[in-house]
Amino acid sequence: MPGYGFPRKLRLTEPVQFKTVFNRADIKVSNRCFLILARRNELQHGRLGLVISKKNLPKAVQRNRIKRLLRAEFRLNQNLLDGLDIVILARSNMSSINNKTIAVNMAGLLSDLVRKSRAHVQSCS
RNA sequence: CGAGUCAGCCAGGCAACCGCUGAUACAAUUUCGUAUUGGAGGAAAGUCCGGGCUCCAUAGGGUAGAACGCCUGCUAACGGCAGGGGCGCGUGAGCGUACGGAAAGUGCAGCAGAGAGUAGACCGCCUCUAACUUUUGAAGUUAGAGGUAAGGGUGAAAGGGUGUGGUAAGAGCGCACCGCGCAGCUGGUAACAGUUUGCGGCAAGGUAAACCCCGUUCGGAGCAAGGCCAAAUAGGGAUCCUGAGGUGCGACCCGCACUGGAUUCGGGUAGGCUGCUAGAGGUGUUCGGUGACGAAUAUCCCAGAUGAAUGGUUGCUACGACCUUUUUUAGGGUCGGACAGAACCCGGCUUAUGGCUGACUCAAUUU
RNA sequence: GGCGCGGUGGCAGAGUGGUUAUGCAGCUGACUGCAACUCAGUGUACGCCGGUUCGAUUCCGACCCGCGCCU
Repeated sequence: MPGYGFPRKLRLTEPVQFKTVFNRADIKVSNRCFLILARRNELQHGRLGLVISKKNLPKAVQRNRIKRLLRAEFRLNQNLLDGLDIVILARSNMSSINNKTIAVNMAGLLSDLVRKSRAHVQSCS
């Protein structure tokens, strides 16, 4: 698995894919900024989907900013996340939080996620 | 230095690393690689107007409805813009202005007030009559009959203003001046302005962002328009309505086009391509015009995503604010950079918002 | 992205150019031994900013919210 790229095959692009993750989310991690749902897929790589609602972040600039930051975090940590379909949901009142805090938050959440997924794999096997 | 008015400009820069995406080329093959190159705004926003484009008939006629409304121009078009006029606001630079018609008709004006629309008599003023009081004449009080719009008071609004004559008291009732209306003349393309001209003699109150009248404009829907391909399925069953019918042109009638239509039962798909970015395009120069704008010419190609790209981290540096050093036209440190993200494309308007520059006005002070 | 509808007390819900009804809820009093029911009284509203008008919740314009429809 090379590098830190983020091509289209690493994204969830269809409603069916989102639905499977929502209906059978094996792993859940959250803090007061985000909620992460994840589930194992049959692929060699992870896939990312983002749910940033207009209700929680009314302005398009804010939504785009959050999405870019989340994609960057996924991109840089994707080697740890292979074989997982991940959906990240944003919670409200994110507009005042700056980029650095979000990065720190996400790093913590992703490490939690990795730990839980390993535990899940072991319990399954 | 302070308070303001108007106009214009910018939306920090460079580099490194990690990424996204369009186009082109080369490799390749099943969607991945390499190289080059492009990649948000002044408001991309609100969707308030106007157009292009697409379909409905090549968008036709009439009615209804809607919008607009000083004049002249600009424009593809506009409810926009430019120049000019009237009115209003401001000491001023300047700003605002839905600004046609109330002499075609209908309506409305609560409360207050005498009266609210072919005006009106509550108080007041005046005359006359009767009674009473005082009395030389005559005056006063009360009651009644009239006259009167000068004064008071009500109201958002009370049917010209000042003076003078006149009168019982008054009154455009007459006159002078001012104001007003109509006509003429002069200037101006026009709106309109001026007038030592003539006439009228004070009506024709307000409200048209009330109905309305006059003039001008407007067919409807919207790129989720529309077109193509693929996949799936049934060319299915039942009931009803009819041929002077039904459907479409999404208010109605005409007119035009098409030819069965509607309801229901059971079942299925909603994936891709295109539309899609070369345009009333940008930039520069010259010419015409007070200006909006137009013409000519040269040059450039300058976003095209679709769970939705245009970013993240770091360093240097410019700018601003604050703190500090005292080697003071300098050095060091900290913090900050607004509003906001294209979704078919343009022209405007409105709203949000950080800063810079220039011109001008007012006030105070200095020279 | 486009198109359309609405905003009136704590809640529902009429209305119109001239002091905004009504019901439920709340509070006070009466009735009761105490409550309920009932009766009487009471307070709180036209989303925000401008304009037209003597006067605007209503008419006009801009803004802010909320809701619906079209793939």
